[in-house]
Amino acid sequence: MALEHAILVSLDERPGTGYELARRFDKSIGFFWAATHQQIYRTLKRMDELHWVTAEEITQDGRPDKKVYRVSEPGRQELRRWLEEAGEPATIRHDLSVKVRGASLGDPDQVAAEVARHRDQHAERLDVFRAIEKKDFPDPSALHGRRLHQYLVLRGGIRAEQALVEWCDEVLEAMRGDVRRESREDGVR
Amino acid sequence: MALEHAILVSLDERPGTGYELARRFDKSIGFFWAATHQQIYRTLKRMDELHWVTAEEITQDGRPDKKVYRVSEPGRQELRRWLEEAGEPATIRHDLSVKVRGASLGDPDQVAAEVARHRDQHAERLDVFRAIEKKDFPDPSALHGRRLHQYLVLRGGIRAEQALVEWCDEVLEAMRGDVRRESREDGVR
DNA sequence: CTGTCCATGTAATTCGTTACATGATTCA
DNA sequence: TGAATCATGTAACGAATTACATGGACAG
Repeated sequence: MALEHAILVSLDERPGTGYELARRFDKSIGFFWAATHQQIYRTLKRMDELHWVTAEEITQDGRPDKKVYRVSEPGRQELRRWLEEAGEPATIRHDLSVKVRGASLGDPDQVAAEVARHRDQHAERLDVFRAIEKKDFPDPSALHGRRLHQYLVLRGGIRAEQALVEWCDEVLEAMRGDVRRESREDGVR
Repeated sequence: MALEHAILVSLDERPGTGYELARRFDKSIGFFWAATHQQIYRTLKRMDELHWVTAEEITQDGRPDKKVYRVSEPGRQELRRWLEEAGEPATIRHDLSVKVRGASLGDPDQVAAEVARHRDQHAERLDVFRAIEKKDFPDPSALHGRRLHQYLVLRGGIRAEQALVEWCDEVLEAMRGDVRRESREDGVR
């Protein structure tokens, strides 16, 4: 499990509260690791017990008290250990592929519509990523260290979304062709 | 959750035992949906209770008895319902990206080595997929219906693995460049 | 005679999801 | 006046992971 490690990486970049982390997991980090606020709170609690992070309680008035977490030395050690550990390739669970593969058991046009929906969502994401790339990393060749690594992860997101958009387009075209062929055969019969 | 739907699709293509399904999830279907035999047995049991599948018990001697499952009408209905339902884009959990993003907190060279390992695994998978493509789908333009849909899912696997290999290469090149730059700066200091 | 294949499962634990709850503040 | 933001959490449930267990057949 890498949620704790994703949190360690994020907290090392900048200490923060569970709430703040949850919002980071809605954007930047969330582009390659999904997590809800409940998962994050639960995990932070456990990490605190393991002394991987320290919590500084800050009483506020006008708004709820908060706990600012920072990575501690044992946490940094754990991260280093994990970074060098060999991991398995990510397990894939791709609903849309299941739907495409099962399309002929239902209405293929409906499945195609679903593919089109996903295509648009991925295209939107791709635009977002490309906008971030342009704005935050205008000169990639000058990057190094942490900034370079952030950029490379973003590049991964761009490549992944692009591949998905292209695949959806391939599927849509092929399925449209299949419908045309079928109706032509109907006409011949 | 789509495990039950992946099972329905697979059982519709060919009835089989839990054990057999587990092996299909190690190959073809497993290329886009991962599942272990425990997950499959548990899910099959539940699906049987819901009458989505029927189980035919076959006593054997010399080897354990087995249950051959087939999709029943309510199961086919459920599949049709699910196929037309709008789903969310898959949630991503990509360990390797977390490692790349955190590389500067450990030894970047070690992380690069891990990226190289993954690159090779993805390249191997890509070769497997391409071999299947050549062997099972020599003339894609002639495909239609179920065979077309199987082919399209395979195409998705090919595109995904290709994108991953290319990304790993980009990461490796950039990280090598970064090391060179750092050591040059060391020399200047 | 060791290991892999067939075939099924239980048990324990962790992880992920969804819903519910609180309560002041700020902005439209 | 109502919605969103900040900030934390509990509770319940469902899903996934990992380990353990059985036992004959057959190949190297």
